[in-house]
Amino acid sequence: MYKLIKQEGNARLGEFETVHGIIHTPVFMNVGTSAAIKGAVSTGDLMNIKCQVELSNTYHLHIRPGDDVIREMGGLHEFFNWRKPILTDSGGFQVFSLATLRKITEEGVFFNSHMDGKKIFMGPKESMRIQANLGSTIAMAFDECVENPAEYKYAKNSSDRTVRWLKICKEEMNRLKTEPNAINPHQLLFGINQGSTYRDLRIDNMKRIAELALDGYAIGGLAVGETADVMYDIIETVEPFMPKDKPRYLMGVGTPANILEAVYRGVDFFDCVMPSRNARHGNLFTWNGHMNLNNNKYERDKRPLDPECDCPVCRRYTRAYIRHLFKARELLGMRLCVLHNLYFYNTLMEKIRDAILQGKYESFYREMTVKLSKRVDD
RNA sequence: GGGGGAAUUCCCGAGCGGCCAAAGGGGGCAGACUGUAAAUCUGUUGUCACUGACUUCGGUGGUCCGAAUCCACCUUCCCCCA
Repeated sequence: MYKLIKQEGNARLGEFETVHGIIHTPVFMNVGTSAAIKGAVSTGDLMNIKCQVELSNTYHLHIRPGDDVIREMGGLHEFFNWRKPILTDSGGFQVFSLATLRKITEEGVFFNSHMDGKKIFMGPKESMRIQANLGSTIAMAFDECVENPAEYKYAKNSSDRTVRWLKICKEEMNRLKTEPNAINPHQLLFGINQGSTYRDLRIDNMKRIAELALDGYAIGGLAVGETADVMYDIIETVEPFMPKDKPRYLMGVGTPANILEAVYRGVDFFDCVMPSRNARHGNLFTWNGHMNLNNNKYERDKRPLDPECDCPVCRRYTRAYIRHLFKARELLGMRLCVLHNLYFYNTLMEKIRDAILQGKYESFYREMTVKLSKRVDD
């Protein structure tokens, strides 16, 4: 399934074959939690901005419209009109982000729906059942994402429980996808490494989940309160214990620099709300650094968002115009910026792949990390 | 012509004797955002030598220890009656 094409240091260029097509890695997955990229971006748009994989969320789709509805509509690909790979997150992150509305037990988590407060139970079995109904290309294991900093004892208990849950996830997914009426009989399952910022917990956890021979492995529970240096350290700590023949996914990360650093340390898959959310707030990524389009200095700026970008937005519109759209609260402003930022991220990944292919990743990443971390200097 | 009401910091608007440089919106300016409860949230928005001082609430002149708040006149606007 995962084919390593070229490696430079720990940076890997690869291809991951799925029933919905080949994913060229390193890849950035474009986040559309509720089966929609926020900012009025259609799946047709995604085709024009180099999106390879779309990511949706189990918890959100379970609550609305209901995974039974999506199953009846033929699965998420049909429902959403996206034939390429989709990864569904398990709802585990919501255990963390909706912390004030939940209670964790050995069997799973009781949530209060953020929609109407209704009590919902989700555990590994429930998450797998929902994801099987969605029929995503890749399902994620149901885990608990612990906020950093965390007490050692809590992190250990949580990590151990996540391993127990993972075994249930695997059994349940194997059962569900081989049922005769399965939406996606080839559905893949990725396990998730946890253990907070404790190296021994991370390694122990990784060794145990690696034995389960899953289709891919994610590092979860990072970029949730710790510094970037700690995050890089954890990746370096865990990487040697991750199977070489399986894709590695760093969940929820991150900034362009975070991605460059993580690829350098052997990560293949990424996702983050940052490009879309920041775009909706007028913050743009460019090849000359990031910028806040709302700033007064762009009021009469005739340049495109990024003069070095050839996305559909930068080919047609000026900064002054799109800034005006933001000030006038016109939805088009958000839409254009989301398209640009996702195009930027998808192009960044393309450049990363190209650099590894040419054996120039080391210098590429060092230069880009510095360049993309600063603010645009006009 | 007669009677009544109103003028507040960029805008709307609260305040009706000291706790007022003046609530709350809006707008402006800036910041944040990392498996999306986020078209959201936060800060700031008279001046300066900024834990203090100075100037400001249509204008002028008063009352008072003290006035955006009370009084007189003036200016402008709104409403009602003729």
